[in-house]
Amino acid sequence: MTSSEQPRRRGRPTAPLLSQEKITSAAVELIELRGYSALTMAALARQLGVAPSALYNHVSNKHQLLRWIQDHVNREIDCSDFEVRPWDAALEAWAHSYRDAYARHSLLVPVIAVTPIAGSPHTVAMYEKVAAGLRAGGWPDDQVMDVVVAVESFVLGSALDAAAPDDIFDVPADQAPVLARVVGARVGRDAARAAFDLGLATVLAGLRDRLRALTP
Amino acid sequence: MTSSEQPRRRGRPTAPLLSQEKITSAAVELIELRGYSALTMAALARQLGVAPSALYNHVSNKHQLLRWIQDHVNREIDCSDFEVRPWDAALEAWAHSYRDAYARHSLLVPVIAVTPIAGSPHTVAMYEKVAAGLRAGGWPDDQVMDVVVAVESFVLGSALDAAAPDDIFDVPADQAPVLARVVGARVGRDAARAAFDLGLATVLAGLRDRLRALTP
DNA sequence: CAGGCTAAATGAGCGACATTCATATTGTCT
DNA sequence: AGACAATATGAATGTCGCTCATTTAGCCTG
Repeated sequence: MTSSEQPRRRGRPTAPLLSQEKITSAAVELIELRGYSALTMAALARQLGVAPSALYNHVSNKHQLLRWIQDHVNREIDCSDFEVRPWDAALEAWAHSYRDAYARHSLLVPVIAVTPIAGSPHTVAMYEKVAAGLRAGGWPDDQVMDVVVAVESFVLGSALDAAAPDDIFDVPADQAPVLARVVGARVGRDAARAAFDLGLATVLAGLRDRLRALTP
Repeated sequence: MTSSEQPRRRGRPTAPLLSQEKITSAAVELIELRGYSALTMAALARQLGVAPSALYNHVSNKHQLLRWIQDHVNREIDCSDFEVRPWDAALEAWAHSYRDAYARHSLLVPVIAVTPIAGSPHTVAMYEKVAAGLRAGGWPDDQVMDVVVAVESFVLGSALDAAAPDDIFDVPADQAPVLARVVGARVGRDAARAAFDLGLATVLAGLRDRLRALTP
C-alpha cells in the first residue's frame, strides 16, 4: 500500500507550510495521540507533511520546541480565580489545574523547572496573575515568589508522582514490614491524588497561618 | 600522546573486571566529575577500562544503570533521626538531606518518581525507616504514605528548582509589572533555598496541625 | 522590468548513542 | 577430559537530532 507520494516540490512554496503555531499544535497532537516517545523531529515533520530539515527553518532545536509546547500547556492552566476570589482559594484552584495539566505532560516537568520564562508569553501572563493575586491578598513583596515557587515545587513533584505506576511502593513484607503495612493500608484509593490533596490542604493551612502571623 | 594501548585480551578474565558495585561507583564518579551529559555507556566503559559491550553482561540497559545510581544516591540520605527524635524534627532533617542529594542529581528526579522501589535495597530501607518513624509519631496507617509522598513531592520539585538558573523569572517590567516587582524584591538571597525553607516550614506546621486534630 | 536578496523548502548525510551479535577465552563442574 | 557458563572483545546496526548545499519563488530596488 505504499501510496503514490509524488515527490514534493522543492524551493519556497507560495504560502509557508510551517509556523510556530502549526508546529506546536502538531507536536501536541502527536503527543496526545502516541505519547512523548513518539515525538521525534522526523515524526513531527511527517505529521506536517514536510521534510524533517524544514522544521529547522522555524525552530532552532528540539529543546526550543519543548519550550513552545510548555507555553502551550501553560495556556490551559486556569488562574482566573486570582482576580475574583481570595488568594488561598485561588491558589488552591491554580494548583489543581497546574497539576492536572502536567500530570499529562510529566516529561515536560524537568524542562519547565529549569527554563527561563521570558520567551514564553502565556507563562509570563500566568505568573503575573498569580503574583498579583498574592500581593492583593496581603503577602509582602519579598515573600511572594517564595510562596509561588514553594507551591509550584510541590505541584510539579506531584505531577511526576501522578505518572508513577500504582505499585511503585510494593515490597515484600519480610523485607520492610512497616512499609508493607502502611502501603497496604491505602489500597483502593487513587494514591497519587490522595497524597496531593493531603499535601495541598496542608500547605494552604500552613500558608494561612503564616500570613496571619505576619499581619496581626 | 596516543599512549601505547596494547589490544586487550579477549575472553573471560581470571577475575571479573566488572560488577554492579564497580559499575555504579564508576558512573557516580563520572557524573561528579563531568556531569550527567558525560554519562554515556562508552565513556563509562572507558572509565572502567573495558569495551562498551562488556557492560551489557552486567546491566541490562542504561535505564537500569540509572536505577542503580539512584539507589546509590539514596544511601547518602540521612534518615537516622527517625529512630531518635520526634517525627516532625526527623522529617525536616530527612527532607533537607533528600533535597540536597537530588539537587546534585536532578536528572535522576524523573527516574525516581516513576521507578518501583522493590529492586533497590537502600531505597526500601529508607522508606521503611521513614514509615516507622511516622507511625511511631502517631500517624494512622492509612495516612502515612500520603504524608511521605506529599513531602517527597515537595522535595523532588524543590530539587528540580534548585537546578534552575538564578534569572529564571527575570522579565521586562513593562510586560509583567507585578511579577517584575516581586522578583526584584528577593534578589541577593539564594532564592531556591529560601523557597524550600519557607515551603518546608509551612508543610511541617500544617502537618503538626493535622496530626493534632486527629489525636485530641 | 531586470537583477538580486531572502525565506523556506528538499534530500543527502554526519556524528553520537544505545544496543546486539558472533566469537573468543577461561574457570568450574561432572 | 569434556561440557557449559560467565565474561570479555569488536564489529555492526538502528535511531535520532541536526547540518549543509541546493533549489525555488516572492519581494524589493534601481
